[in-house]
Amino acid sequence: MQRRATVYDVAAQAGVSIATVSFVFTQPERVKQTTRDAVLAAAGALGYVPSASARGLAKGRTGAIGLYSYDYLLEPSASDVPSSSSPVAFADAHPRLFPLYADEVQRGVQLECRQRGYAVMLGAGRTPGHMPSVIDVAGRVDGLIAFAGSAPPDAIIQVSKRIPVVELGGESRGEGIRTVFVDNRTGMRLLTEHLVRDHGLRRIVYLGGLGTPEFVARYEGFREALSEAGLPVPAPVPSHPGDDPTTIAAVTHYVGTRTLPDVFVCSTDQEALVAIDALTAAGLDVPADVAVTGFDGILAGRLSHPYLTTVRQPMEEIGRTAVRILIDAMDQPGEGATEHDPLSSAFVLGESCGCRPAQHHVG
Amino acid sequence: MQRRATVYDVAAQAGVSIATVSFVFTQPERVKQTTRDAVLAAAGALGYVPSASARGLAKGRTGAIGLYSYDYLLEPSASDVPSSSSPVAFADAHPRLFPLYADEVQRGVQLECRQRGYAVMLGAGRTPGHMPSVIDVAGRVDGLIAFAGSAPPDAIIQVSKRIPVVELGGESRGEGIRTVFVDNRTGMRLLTEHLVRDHGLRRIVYLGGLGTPEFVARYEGFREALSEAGLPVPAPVPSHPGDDPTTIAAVTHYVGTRTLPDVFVCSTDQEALVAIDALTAAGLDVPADVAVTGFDGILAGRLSHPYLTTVRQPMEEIGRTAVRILIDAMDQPGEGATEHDPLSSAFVLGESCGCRPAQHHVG
DNA sequence: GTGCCGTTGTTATGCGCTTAGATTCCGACC
DNA sequence: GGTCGGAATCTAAGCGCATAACAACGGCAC
Repeated sequence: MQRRATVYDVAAQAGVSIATVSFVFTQPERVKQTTRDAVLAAAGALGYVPSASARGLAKGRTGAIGLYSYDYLLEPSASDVPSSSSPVAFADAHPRLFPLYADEVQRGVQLECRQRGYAVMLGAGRTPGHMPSVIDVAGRVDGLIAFAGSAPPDAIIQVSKRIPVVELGGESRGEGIRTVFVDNRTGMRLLTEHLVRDHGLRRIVYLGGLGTPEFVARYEGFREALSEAGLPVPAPVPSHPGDDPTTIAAVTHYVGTRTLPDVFVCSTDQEALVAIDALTAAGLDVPADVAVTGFDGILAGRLSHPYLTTVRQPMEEIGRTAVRILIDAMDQPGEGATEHDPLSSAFVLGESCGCRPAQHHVG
Repeated sequence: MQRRATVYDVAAQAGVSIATVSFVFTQPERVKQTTRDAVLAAAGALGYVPSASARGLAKGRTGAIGLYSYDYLLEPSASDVPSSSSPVAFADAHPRLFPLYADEVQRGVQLECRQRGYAVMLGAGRTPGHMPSVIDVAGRVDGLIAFAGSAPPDAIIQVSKRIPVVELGGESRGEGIRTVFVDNRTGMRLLTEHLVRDHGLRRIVYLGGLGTPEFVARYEGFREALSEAGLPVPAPVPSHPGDDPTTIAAVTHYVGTRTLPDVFVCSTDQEALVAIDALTAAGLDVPADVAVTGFDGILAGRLSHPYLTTVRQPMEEIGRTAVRILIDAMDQPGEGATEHDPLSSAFVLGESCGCRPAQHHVG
């Protein structure tokens, strides 16, 4: 692996100028057939690979889109990693941990980018030095998609001064920060209505935070359903997806007292699955003793026993939509954020609410 | 969004030279505290985001690692996309299509890269122009991981002249092309032995290709087990993961004739799941009428009915190992490929081989 | 007052590519 | 034979940053 071949090397080898070499790769029709062949032959012989850095610098665009997501979704805690020594163990399978919401959204981003000819850049955490990681990613791309809360708000604003940004789960803040709208409210309202009306549940605990507009909308749907049913609306019990200890503590607090509710309505599937684990570990039966519901519709919910009642978000579509919005914004730098129809979520009946096993769409 | 701020703008604003601005971000200790603060303040005010293109060009390294994978794994065929109008439908959930082998490996790559401070670049297909897509990705990164067969072999060789390459499922070709070794043979041998010894199956069809060394090793394990049992070894019936029509045709060819085998041993889970579908559609019961086994251990196998008997590969670990090998190679350009201990695969007992439902590790 | 040294900044150059504009080539046509 | 015009190619000027080499400055011992 000697020094990397450059346009100069190819040009010399082919007996043309560097401009011609460049044209062969960017505007082939501008170059005569015979010349083109000579250049391509030289390029092949030298193992020439154009430098995207140089190209990006010269053109002012990189042709890549960045995706910045949560840290905790990526690094499983030590306790989740099974010992790989056991021959029966599922080596590195974390059905509870993968794929989660962000993974499925990411997939949508990848698909759409591939279709549109953009490369996808995923951020690396813990950047050495003083530069926050999101800034580092932003420097490499023509547009950035970021999950709300995954990066400091002021960093996002700083980035948005340079390139268009789509923040998932955030609110449209103008200033070049767009968002993808998903109707979380209706899904959670339907789910809550089901619990109240069809199961007659009354003592309800809402588990989850109000950290982003999405989470607020979920609680809002919950509140609506209870209000319309003439029931009191409990304040949310703080919990955070990925922060298992807090979730477990919040749940077990109710165990063994007179205060065990009829149902834990969780703001995410992740929290719901952890809650089910904690309740089961405490000797309770879900849903016989207490029901649990989630939100997101991740695959792990379908693998769980009981099968999780939840609200499914169109995760892949969220990712695809984000890319479309972003590319639109990149193409028309001046334009303000164009609104789009909110994507809809779907109430998914499982068993964890107390319904009987049914013909679930498995496989 | 006016013109993007550069070092020059920041320098002017802070009243220093561009070198000083650069030092603040790359060698902070070389700059006096007060100057540093002034520069950072100016950078923040201007929304300065360093250009990775310029940085990469100047330094000769980009700080990113590329991952190039199959196309067919990413774009589901139209028939797999459920109509999103139905409120009950799982919107965009493709449990049969996601996550597959490549997705889980990708996850390992992401995790390891994040840990080591590298950004991950995913290739976009259909690059406009004459340059194969993999070359485009290669130009953006310091090292490339590619699935064997995902790109033209000569393109891989060309890339390897410029940057280190790890090819997954390929063979170590020297020339800067490394690979990750996984013991596929033993897993397939154990699985085949189980079919022959514990289920007494004799009429066996092996479904799959021999396109890469990995697939050869699988067939080899299959062959070994049969030979040791004194049974004849059938030639593989060609099939390719992702090419469903071929797989379906290969399977249905045996249906309705006297030639229906006892078991279809498939070279991947994907093919096995498709085979099960085809057999079920033909009115047969799996495993009562005919058994089916897979290879890989993807999540979809656990969601299927019957639960798939397979061999699980340490997919996440494969990704992580690939990154480690790659970074080693990038750090010591001269060194040859350092061998590593092969990763082991694990035989996973499911129901599709004819075993009774057991306490599977679900959830 | 002079010479030395460590600290803090600056100047100047080049990384490999794109592209506007200049130049050359070549055949058609007067 | 000379001229013109388009096609083909080249020349040259950056793109934004890192960094080697160098300059300015102050403190300090003599």
